[in-house]
Amino acid sequence: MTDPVDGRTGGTGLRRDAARNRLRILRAAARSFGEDGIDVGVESIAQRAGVGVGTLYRRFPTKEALIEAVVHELLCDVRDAASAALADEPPGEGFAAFLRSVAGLQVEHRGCLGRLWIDRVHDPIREEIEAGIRALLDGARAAGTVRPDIVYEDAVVLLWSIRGVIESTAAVAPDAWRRHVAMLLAAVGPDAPAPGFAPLDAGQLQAALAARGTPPGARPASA
Amino acid sequence: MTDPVDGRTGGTGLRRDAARNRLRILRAAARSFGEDGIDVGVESIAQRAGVGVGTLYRRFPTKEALIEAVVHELLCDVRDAASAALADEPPGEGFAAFLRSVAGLQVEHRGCLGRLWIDRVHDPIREEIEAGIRALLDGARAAGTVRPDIVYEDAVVLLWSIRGVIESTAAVAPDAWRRHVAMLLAAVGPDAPAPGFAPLDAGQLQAALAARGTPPGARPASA
DNA sequence: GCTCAAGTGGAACGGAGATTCCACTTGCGC
DNA sequence: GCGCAAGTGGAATCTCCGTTCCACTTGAGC
Repeated sequence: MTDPVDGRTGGTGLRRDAARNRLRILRAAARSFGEDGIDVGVESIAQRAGVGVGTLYRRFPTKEALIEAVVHELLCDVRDAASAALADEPPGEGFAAFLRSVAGLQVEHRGCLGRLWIDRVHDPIREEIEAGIRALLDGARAAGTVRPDIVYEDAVVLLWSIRGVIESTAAVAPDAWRRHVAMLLAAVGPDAPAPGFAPLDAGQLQAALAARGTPPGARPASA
Repeated sequence: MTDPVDGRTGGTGLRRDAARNRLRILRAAARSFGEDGIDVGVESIAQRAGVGVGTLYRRFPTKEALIEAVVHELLCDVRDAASAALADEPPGEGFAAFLRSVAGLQVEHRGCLGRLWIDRVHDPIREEIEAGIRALLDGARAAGTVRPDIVYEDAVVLLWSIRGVIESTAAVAPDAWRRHVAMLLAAVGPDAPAPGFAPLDAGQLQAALAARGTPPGARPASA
C-alpha cells in the first residue's frame, strides 16, 4: 500500500486523509451533477462530501476540472461496458448489451450527459470506446443481428437518441428507455428497411463531438 | 389596422414603435436562444434586437417571461404542424410528416428545447398538440403504417429521441436527423416486432412533462 | 405644432456563485 | 513525542448577469 517513491499512500502523492477526501469529493460531485445537473453550486458538492470548499479547490483547481474528472470516470465506465459486452456476450448480442449498459450509466448521470464528449475528440479514452463499439458492431453484423449498412457513426447517434429519452424520463420512469432501446434495435436489425439517408460521415461526427452538441446553454426535457 | 378601442395599432395597446420593437425582441430572442442556448445574456438579445435592455424589460418583465413567450410561439408552430399534417397528408403519411416538421422546428430552436414543456402540463396548447398527435396516430394505425401497440406516449418519446439527436448534430449536420427519423418510423411500422416493454403510462408522461426532464442543470451534446 | 403619456437607452445596483486567502489542524517520518 | 509540510474550513472577494432607475425622446391626439 505504501508507495516506495514517496512513502505516501496509493501512489497519488497525497496524504491518506487527503486521498480519502478527494474520493469523497469525486463521488459527491458525480452524484450531484447526475441528480441535480451541472449547475449545482460548488458549495453544495463540498457539503455533500463533508468538506469545505477550500478543500475541494485544493484538489480540483476549478469547477470545470471537477466536471472533467467526473466525466472521465464516466467515460471509463463506458469503455469498460464495451469491453465487458465484447468479452461476456455472444457476438450477436454484445452490441445490444452495450447499449443497455450505457443507458444505465446515462440514467445515473442524467444531469451531466451534455458534457460527455466536449473537447474529447482526441482523448485516448474516446478512441478506445470507438474501437470497442466498432468491434461490437462487427460482431453483430457478422451474426446477422444488425444490418450491414449500420456504421459506427450510427451507433453514436443511437446513444444520443437514448440520451434524449433518458434526459426527459429518467427522473420519473428510470426504466422507460428499455422500450425505446428495443425499438432502436429493431430499427437496425436485419428485417428493417434501409433508412434511405446516408449516415453521419466521420468529419461530421468529429465536429459534433468537438462542439458541445447544442451551443452553450440549453437544458433537457422535451419535444 | 387601428383598434377602435384604444386608437392604437394592432389591438395590442402599444404605440406603433413599441409594437415593432416588441416583435424585434421576440425574434432576436428566438434566434439567440435557438443558436446560443438559453443562457445567452439578456444584453446580447437586446443588442441583436437593436434596443436597450431597458426596452426589453419594459415588454418582458423578466428573462423567464421572454423565454415563455418564445416557447409559446414554438408550441404554436408545433400545433400548426400537426394541423397541417392532418389536413394536407394522406392518413398513412400524416404522422411521419408531423415528425419531420417538428424535427425542423427543433433544429431551428435547438438551444432551448429543454424548456419546451416545463410547467405546461395543463396549458391548453399542450392539449391541442396532444389531440393532434392522437388523431395523426389514429390515421396511421388505420392506414397500417404504424402498429396498433404504438400509443400517444410513444410519440412523445419519439420526439424526445429526435431531440437528443438534434441537440448533438444540428449545429454541424442540420439534416442528420432524417436518417434517424426514418429508422424510428421503421421501428413503429407494421413489420417491426413489438418491443416487449410497456410504453410510458399517462401519469409518467405527465410527470415527465411537469418536471424539467432532467433536474435543474445539464446541457446537450452526447452519449 | 403642442402636449404628454408612453417609450427608450444604458449606467448603476444587487445577488448568486466561483475562486482565493489564511489562521488553524493533522498525518507521518524521524 | 516533535516538527513541519500538507491539509482543512469557511469568511472574504471578485465577476458576471439579471434587474431597476431615470433623464431624455417620440408618437399620436388635438
